[in-house]
Amino acid sequence: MHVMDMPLLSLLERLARLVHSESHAAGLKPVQWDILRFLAQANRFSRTPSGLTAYLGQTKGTVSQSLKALEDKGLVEKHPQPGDKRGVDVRLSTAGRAMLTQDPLAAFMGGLDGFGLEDRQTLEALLSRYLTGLLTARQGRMFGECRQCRFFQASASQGPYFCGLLKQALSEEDSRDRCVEFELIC
Amino acid sequence: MHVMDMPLLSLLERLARLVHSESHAAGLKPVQWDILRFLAQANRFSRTPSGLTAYLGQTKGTVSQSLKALEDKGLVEKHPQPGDKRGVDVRLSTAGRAMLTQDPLAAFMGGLDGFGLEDRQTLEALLSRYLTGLLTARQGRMFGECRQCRFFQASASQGPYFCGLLKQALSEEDSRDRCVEFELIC
DNA sequence: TTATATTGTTTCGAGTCGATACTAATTTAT
DNA sequence: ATAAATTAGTATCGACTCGAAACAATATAA
Repeated sequence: MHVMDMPLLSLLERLARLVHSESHAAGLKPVQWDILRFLAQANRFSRTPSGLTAYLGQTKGTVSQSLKALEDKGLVEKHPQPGDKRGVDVRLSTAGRAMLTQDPLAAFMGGLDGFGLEDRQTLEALLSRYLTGLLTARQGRMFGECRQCRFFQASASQGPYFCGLLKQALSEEDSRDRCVEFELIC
Repeated sequence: MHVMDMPLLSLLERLARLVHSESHAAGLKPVQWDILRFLAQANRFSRTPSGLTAYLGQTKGTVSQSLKALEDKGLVEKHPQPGDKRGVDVRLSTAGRAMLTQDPLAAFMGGLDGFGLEDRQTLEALLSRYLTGLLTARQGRMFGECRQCRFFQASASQGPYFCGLLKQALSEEDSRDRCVEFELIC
């Protein structure tokens, strides 16, 4: 049976292509937008070349190239990591943060025009469940919010929260960012 | 407000990236798979470089390049068009048709594993409505099935069906393919 | 019949992307 | 403590993407 005879796949293909083709705004490429968005949301354990590699599903070399392009444009800054001399802490520059206000993906809210609140929530919930199923099936990482992770703990002693996996204290801000190590509570 | 704070957009971005990164199978690129799928479904008025241009949302030059790459791989054949000496009729070769049995997009059915029939249909319906809203909002073409188009007519005189826009007789097969000229009945 | 529009190709330059090979820092095993 | 394995990241290569711009040929309209 042909892929395009399955309505869901047909929709998915079309949607993915639409996202891709609309993501050429402001002189940036689709991946570059993806990277900018990721960096705006990732916590300090995740905003590294390897975090991006896992998120984008690409090879290290490819990510390294894309980061160089963004660095040349002044949208991204590389800082040394406190603990590990190999690691690089990739951060959005002020210009990078400003660029995100022109994110072409924002236009995709327009598709919800005829939707009531309920339909909207249903679509989000189902899509979220679908994506979760997809990622667990192929062992992809979820990059969920730190505070919803199975390693997330309230800590009395060191800072407000604590990561049981990385053994690190977490600030209020940390807890709202997304993390490479995120695992579903189950 | 940041795009990634809107759950739907966040899901969409992730899904689109996932589709993109999984679409590197069998030595083909994502666009090349898109083109193969399109050609397998498009009717004779639509399987041209310009049809693809409209479908992919790219420029003519880009499409021309991609087609050349697919032609070199022997997956696609170019034929002259009967009526118009400028036009090119792009068709899947036998090898191209065979390639589609390895479509990496098929793996995306796996995300529906925990879904009941009802959830599945709801997701498809909402996604379809969303996509329609999106395309009409930005005047994108829908590439719907010929027989569901506002120009589609049953014809007593010439062949089983008739296209009121192109003034052409349509076979049973034609009527099930997708068309560039598709417009919603409304 | 002369504009004008449409269909498609070519060339250019920046960037994507996987593969491969490489360096340096860190961890693990001994 | 040190050798081996692992991990983080970079550099280079070749095929391809992609928009922009310039171009040719055919078709349509004034």
